[in-house]
Amino acid sequence: MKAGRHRTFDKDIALEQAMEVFWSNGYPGTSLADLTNAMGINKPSLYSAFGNKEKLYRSALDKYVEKYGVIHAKYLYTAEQCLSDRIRCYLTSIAEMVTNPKLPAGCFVCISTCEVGGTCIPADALQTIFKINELTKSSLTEFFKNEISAGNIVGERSPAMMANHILSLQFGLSVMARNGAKLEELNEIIKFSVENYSLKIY
Amino acid sequence: MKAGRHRTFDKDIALEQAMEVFWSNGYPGTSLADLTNAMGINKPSLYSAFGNKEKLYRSALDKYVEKYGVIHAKYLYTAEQCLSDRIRCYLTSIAEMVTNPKLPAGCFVCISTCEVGGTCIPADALQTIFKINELTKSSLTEFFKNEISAGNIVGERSPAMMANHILSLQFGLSVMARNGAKLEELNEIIKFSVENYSLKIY
DNA sequence: GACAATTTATACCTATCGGTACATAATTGC
DNA sequence: GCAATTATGTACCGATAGGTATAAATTGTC
Repeated sequence: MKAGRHRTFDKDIALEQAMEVFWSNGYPGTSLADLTNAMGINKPSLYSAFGNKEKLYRSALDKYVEKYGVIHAKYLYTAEQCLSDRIRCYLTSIAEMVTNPKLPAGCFVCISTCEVGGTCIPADALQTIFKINELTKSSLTEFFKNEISAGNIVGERSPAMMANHILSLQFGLSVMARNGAKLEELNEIIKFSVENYSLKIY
Repeated sequence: MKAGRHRTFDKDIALEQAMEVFWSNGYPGTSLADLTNAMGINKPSLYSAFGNKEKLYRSALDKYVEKYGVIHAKYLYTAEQCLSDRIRCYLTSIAEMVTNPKLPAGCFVCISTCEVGGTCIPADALQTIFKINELTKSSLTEFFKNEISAGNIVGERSPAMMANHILSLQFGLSVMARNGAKLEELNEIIKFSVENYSLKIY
């Protein structure tokens, strides 16, 4: 065991609480007082455990990806379902999350992406956000490459284009949720949108 | 003519400059110093002309709708084009705007909508944002009702669902632009997305 | 139990936040 | 030209921003 006084809070739980505050309010909209209140700790504890506001934000983004970002991809790889059904389940899983009343509305990464325009987000945090979106796009591109190889896609459609299409859909669903859209509405949008991925051979 | 010293700045130009600052940085990310610097005026002038930060923000949103929001709808009503072409032109017009290098990336309303989750946006401004999105949705719904009446849509598709679909697409394109997507990429997404609106009778 | 190491709580730091008081400058109607 | 009116510039207000110094409290090691 390490010498010295022990931490009286759970670092991982505190990080999740910080994540939800940033998720609700965005980076410039969140103050240290907001964070320490939600985390139940005081500022020196926050700084010793997480560095500073920006590093905490980046840790929160990473935590989000780990806890709420990577859990949807499995639906893309479900055996014994056609492509459009798998994409529909993937997007529905996202739709359920962004409308989950127990969580802030929308997607944290999408909200962060909307904040990259100005001068409020530090450079390192910008890189974190772009990196996450690049990762999502590249894994979707890889997915579609495999689907083309498997012969599940008709016509001349590039994997990168379809990856952009899905990413764009995710963002759209997220903002719709932020605007108060219900899960049923999002599911209707999804159902309509994935028609493009149904195999149509005439 | 009104008595007293005359305003030395153009109120409408100043409002547009404020609009671009809010558009870039968001509401909590924009300070009064940011605004007065961009507008080339000092705080008392700002307050006497626009009320306060929140009222200026709402005026900026209204200005945005007037200058960059309503200009796309005409493409939906172009005669002698099929439905999918008209929707494609409508969305392309939006895509060109959100990637216009002379303007902040993305759509101001979309960015504002992403900020509604927390406690940073005053209540009246929230209402302004929701109202704008409601208006967009209701006019799209009306549009699709007419298209159904005109027999341009096959199958059982509700106007509200399709309106949500288009709104969701707009939001998605906006966030993609904020993430650095190029116009060509957005046009590919659009082309793919509007396939659903092509008349398919077999 | 003394000591070194670590966390906690309080108090404080400077800078900036949104907003305003006040004096000065400019313009009109009379 | 003078009074009334309006806009401008400076300087300031209390509150809060992100961040830290310091001392008390708690722990393992010797």
